[in-house]
Amino acid sequence: MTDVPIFSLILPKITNKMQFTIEHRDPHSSARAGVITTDHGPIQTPIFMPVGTVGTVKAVHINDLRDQVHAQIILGNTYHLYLRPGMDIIEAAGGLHKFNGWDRPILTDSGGFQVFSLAACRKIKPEGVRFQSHIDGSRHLFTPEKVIDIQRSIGSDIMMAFDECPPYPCDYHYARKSLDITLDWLSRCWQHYRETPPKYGHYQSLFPIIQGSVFKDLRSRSMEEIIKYNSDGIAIGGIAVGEPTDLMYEMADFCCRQLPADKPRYLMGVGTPVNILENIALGVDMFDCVMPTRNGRNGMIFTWEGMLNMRNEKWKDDFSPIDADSDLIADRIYSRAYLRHLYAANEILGPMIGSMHNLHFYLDLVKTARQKIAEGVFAEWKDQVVPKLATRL
RNA sequence: GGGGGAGUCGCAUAGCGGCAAUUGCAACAGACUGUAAAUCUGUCCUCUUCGGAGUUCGGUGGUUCGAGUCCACCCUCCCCCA
Repeated sequence: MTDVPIFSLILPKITNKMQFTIEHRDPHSSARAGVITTDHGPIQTPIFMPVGTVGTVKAVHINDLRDQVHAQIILGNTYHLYLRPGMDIIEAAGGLHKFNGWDRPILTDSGGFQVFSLAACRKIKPEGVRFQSHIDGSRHLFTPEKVIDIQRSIGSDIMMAFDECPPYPCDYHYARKSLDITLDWLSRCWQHYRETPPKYGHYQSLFPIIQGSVFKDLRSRSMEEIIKYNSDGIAIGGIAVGEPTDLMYEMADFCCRQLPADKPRYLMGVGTPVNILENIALGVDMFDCVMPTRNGRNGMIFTWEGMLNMRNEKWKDDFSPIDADSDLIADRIYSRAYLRHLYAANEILGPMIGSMHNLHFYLDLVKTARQKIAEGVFAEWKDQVVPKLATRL
């Protein structure tokens, strides 16, 4: 693969209607606290965004998501929603907000992660990616233009550029080739973004995604090109794909030091509670991860005291609340023994409580982090709580 | 009383002369990081230095180099007819 020209045209400036205001900076780390404004309301950063791949945050009712979990923005996925229910239905509904009843901001992933996770049923080409549907085996071509079209139809407040998320480990040659393609796709995404209006009246941002695997020169080149677009925000991708945790922090740190200070930084797919605090300290503002919902469905509960596997026998007669100090109603009215019983009995309420609890915890985690940043004590506080968060109860 | 069927590692199952013995459930533990995940993996007779070793298939004898499998008797349970 030869180098692909990144800029083949002069880009007219588009009017950004998304604002990011930094309100506080931590004196002893790179953490910052701010507010992103969208047409669907504000997002206070640092923020965790629950993942709702197919238009639903699995097992969590939209009311609970808003009033109990206090989620400010959720994710959807271009690839999944395109396959099912399809854009005809989403458009007929009036966009995803109308379709699923979530009236706060939505961010859609572009399908780039599926290039990684569905490696067995896709083929990457310079013009785009050929997918074979994991649902019915039907064949589809995703191009940067098509991915923008789909996200226009979904009506997400934050759209993501189409990228290739390379696996780890990944040799330099492949990482460079992959980055070339991703940068070319970004150029095409951006042009198509510029050429297409929103369908539902509200403003939609487009976030580029930094790639380059674990190679700093590639990451730098990725950032240099991305910064030229003056996008509303920038995502750090290709991380938490199996590399050691220290390397994850090193890459996030490397990127944050080079990114413009006045734009929100979104670390895609991260992570554990500890990962989130450590990356906030490095200057990351936005996170998403399936961990609270997936692990919640599978019986793993996150708390300020540590993680516990609710399926374990040791909880069978522990009638204390799931979390007595929590302001989540479910945490106080349900006991650990009861929750264990629900998981053991394969009752749907178990995964529902687990998911809601974990999401509430994650939102509480970033909310507390934000308070500590405002108080100027984030770094000390983080070092104090991290050992506890990593404990297995 | 007569006829037929069945007893296998918690439960349920497979097994038809080379077997520590199939599968499911249950149980116990682990994994999960831009969701092909209410999923997946491991353990699940005893001991083990993880190489193995020792005891097993209702009971007791027997046939055989070798028996959960074949034979005899006994015990228990189920079905049908009286």
